[in-house]
Amino acid sequence: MSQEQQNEETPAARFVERFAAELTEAGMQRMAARVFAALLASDSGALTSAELSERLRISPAAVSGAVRYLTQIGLVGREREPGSRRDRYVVHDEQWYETFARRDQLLTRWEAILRDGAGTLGADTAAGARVADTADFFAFLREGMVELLERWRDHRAATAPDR
Amino acid sequence: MSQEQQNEETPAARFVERFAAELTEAGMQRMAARVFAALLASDSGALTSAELSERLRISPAAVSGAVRYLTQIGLVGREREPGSRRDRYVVHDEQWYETFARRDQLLTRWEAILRDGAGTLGADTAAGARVADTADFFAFLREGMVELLERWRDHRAATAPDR
DNA sequence: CGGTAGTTTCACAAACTTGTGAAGTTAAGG
DNA sequence: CCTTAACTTCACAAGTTTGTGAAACTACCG
Repeated sequence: MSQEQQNEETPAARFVERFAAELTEAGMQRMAARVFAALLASDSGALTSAELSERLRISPAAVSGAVRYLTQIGLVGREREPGSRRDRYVVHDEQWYETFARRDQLLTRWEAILRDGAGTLGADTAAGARVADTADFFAFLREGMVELLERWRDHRAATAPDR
Repeated sequence: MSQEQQNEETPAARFVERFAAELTEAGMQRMAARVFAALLASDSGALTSAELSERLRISPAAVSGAVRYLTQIGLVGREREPGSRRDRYVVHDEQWYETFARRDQLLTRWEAILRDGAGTLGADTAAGARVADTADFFAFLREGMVELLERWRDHRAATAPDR
């Protein structure tokens, strides 16, 4: 039963497509999203290029591009099985949590732009005040996110110490 | 030369473009982002279609499309000044906080898809467990976000009771 | 070493997106 | 009611993105 063939629409394949569609809508490149979802839904959490190509019905070129992106952002690792010429792509589901939640870089940038804008608009103007408020909000949000992530790490460590 | 009405980049205009570019990169339609940023940086927090068209150098059609989107997601309101034929578009900066932070709908949807996927993959499989874990993470994140927003509202209420 | 399985790069065509001008619609003001 | 200012809709051209086939590259294996 370790035969994971999905020529027809298996439930697993449907899940992969559904979740990938969400990721895509949220801004991830389409092929990257599909590859990521496929890895997430695979039993070993790792697949070769050929397997991905077959399951997702895409060219090796598309797999290559998707994997390049995913490894760059740290969601996926590349491994080579000794004695084989094939790479295996492995989902890093721990870092995935971090990567996704760690949008603080984005928030930080926004905050900086807004602070700067508030300055040039003038603290005494309504526009300046409005923009400064918005900056405050993002600062608050960023701090909260960082704290939240920390809580997740603790929670996770308590629940499953060695994953 | 003389035709060019303030083609100069005023600091305000620069802020508008910078912030709009960020919003765009984060996934908002370009024109919507520019319109929103322009409203945010305007003194009254409201502009007419003509003003937007002129400041952003875009066609009325583009303004129309952007505003339709922004009103749909609740970031902007439409008002008609009595005795005028012009609409005024008003930034809802309070709701904007909410709208932006309230990604819980997104998170909820993801969570649902992941739970469902975990079910079909089977709780006894490695893939099922991995996907269930991911669902847990999003559940945690969503709860945290909701709480965080609540804290912001309290904080805001304490700081500026009457906005 | 040479053959070859596997991966990457590249140019390009197809598909999608975006902003526009112009025609169409609505309603205020005479 | 008719005129006209203001907004919206629509078809389309320009621009961008995406995935592919094919060629180029890499490094295992005999």
